[in-house]
Amino acid sequence: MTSPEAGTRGISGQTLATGRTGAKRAGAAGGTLGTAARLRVAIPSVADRVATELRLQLAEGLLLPGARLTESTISEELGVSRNTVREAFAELAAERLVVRHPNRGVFVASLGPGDIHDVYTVRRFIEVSAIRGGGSPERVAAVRAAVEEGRAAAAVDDEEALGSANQHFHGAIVALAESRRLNTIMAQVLAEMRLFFHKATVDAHFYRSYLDDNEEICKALEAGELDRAGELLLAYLDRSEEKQSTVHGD
Amino acid sequence: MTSPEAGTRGISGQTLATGRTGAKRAGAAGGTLGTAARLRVAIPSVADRVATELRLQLAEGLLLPGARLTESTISEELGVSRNTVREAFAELAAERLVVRHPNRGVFVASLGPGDIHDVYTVRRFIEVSAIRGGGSPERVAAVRAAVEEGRAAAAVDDEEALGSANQHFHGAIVALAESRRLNTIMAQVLAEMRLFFHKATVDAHFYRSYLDDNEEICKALEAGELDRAGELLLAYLDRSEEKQSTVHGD
DNA sequence: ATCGAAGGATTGTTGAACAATCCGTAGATT
DNA sequence: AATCTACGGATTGTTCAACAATCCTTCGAT
Repeated sequence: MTSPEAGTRGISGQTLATGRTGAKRAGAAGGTLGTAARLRVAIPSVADRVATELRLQLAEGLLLPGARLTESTISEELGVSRNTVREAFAELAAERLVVRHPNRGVFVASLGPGDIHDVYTVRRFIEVSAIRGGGSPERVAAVRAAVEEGRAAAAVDDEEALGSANQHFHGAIVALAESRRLNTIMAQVLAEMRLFFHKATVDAHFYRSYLDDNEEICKALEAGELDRAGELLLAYLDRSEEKQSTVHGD
Repeated sequence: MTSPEAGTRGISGQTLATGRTGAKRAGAAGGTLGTAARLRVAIPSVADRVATELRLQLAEGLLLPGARLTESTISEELGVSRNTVREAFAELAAERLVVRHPNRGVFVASLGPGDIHDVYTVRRFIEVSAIRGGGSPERVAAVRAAVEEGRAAAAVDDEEALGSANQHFHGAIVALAESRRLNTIMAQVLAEMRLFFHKATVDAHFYRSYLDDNEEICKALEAGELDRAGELLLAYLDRSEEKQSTVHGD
């Protein structure tokens, strides 16, 4: 409470606080905006930004599964009130990224063996259905782009980028369906997966192997051989699940 | 605003407040619970209970799409603080049941034509995949039970129960997959659908017609003709979407 | 070594406060 | 009349301070 900038975990250093607090700033209501159309892009609330910040830290592996998130700590580090942090927690909990243990605190979600299988079940359902439905040329091109992105990452031996590219690939497959809800669901599932990716990185060997898988799946998609693409994808998911299960879980 | 029990919307009348407020109750820390195993079922927080209450009112059609949810009103009606209501809102917003308009308030979500299509897209992906994967005899029995539930409702001309039974039927289909996440996703999607069911009830004629559809789908499932069950289900979903689109939508 | 009480830390929840923003309305302008 | 605009009330967004309940750790007693 003495010096605000003393963050112990790796926060940007800057505070997230707005200028709307309880007793600062002399009022100076200025320009009217005229009768223009309603603002289309609203600035997100502080709670949303806290949630986003945490989501980022989760994705980056700065916050590992099982880690405890103390309200007061985050509140101080980000320069926001505890209540606001709580609102952000409610968001993240709804996304399964954190877990609430009543009266004990919130913790970064950690996936057990059952969860890994569950996540892959969701992916099998959604991704395979999506690819079998095909998509517009633009969407297919996006899948192709993700394949190339992976290649490029492999060329410079960037593990991190390789993982991202793979996620983009699978995200692009779901995006074929042009469904806002499915995209959201997939984004959440991928976020969950990133969580345990950071616990133990799968060996580079395996990462390379699915570059070829992706290429083949993409080729089938481009050729309009949707059923075959679906089967290839399904086989990949099964293999991937097995790999992840043996690396993590018991 | 004068008398607390004067709820204008149909709340239960009872308050949701706990006994943990700011300045009541003389401390009397009593019995120790021994070194028993950690409590397995924790009582949900007030925020969760507010969210549940609102979810219920949403499902019952007490709160129609587009309706505004004022923080202070709900806060008073339920006897909880505004901050707690806000936490509940964060939960519901993450579930898409309400929408936040920054600085304007939260409103009951209302699905436009695009949303209806989107919801059905999700259902087609998940339900069809689920039924094509089959399930344990118990799970199949649950599907059968939902069919009979619908029949019973039709026998006594209970529209409301008929709708519920149909939702149970489709929920049971997804449950075949034994996936916690898919069940949650499906539950959320069904909750979204309940939202606009209350806007305009589809004619009873149509409701009856899908009793037979369900029966046929269930029979195919029981017979292990999974592909056929999938096709029947898909056809049903397409028809249902078209029906809903013409009734609602533009 | 085990048990249980004492203490400190943290969560859960409240109430009050206030800036910013929105919205309806009434008065001023063209 | 049709606006534009300034004013004011209502509501949201956010903070702060307070405190009961609960959890966790430590420490002393049996």
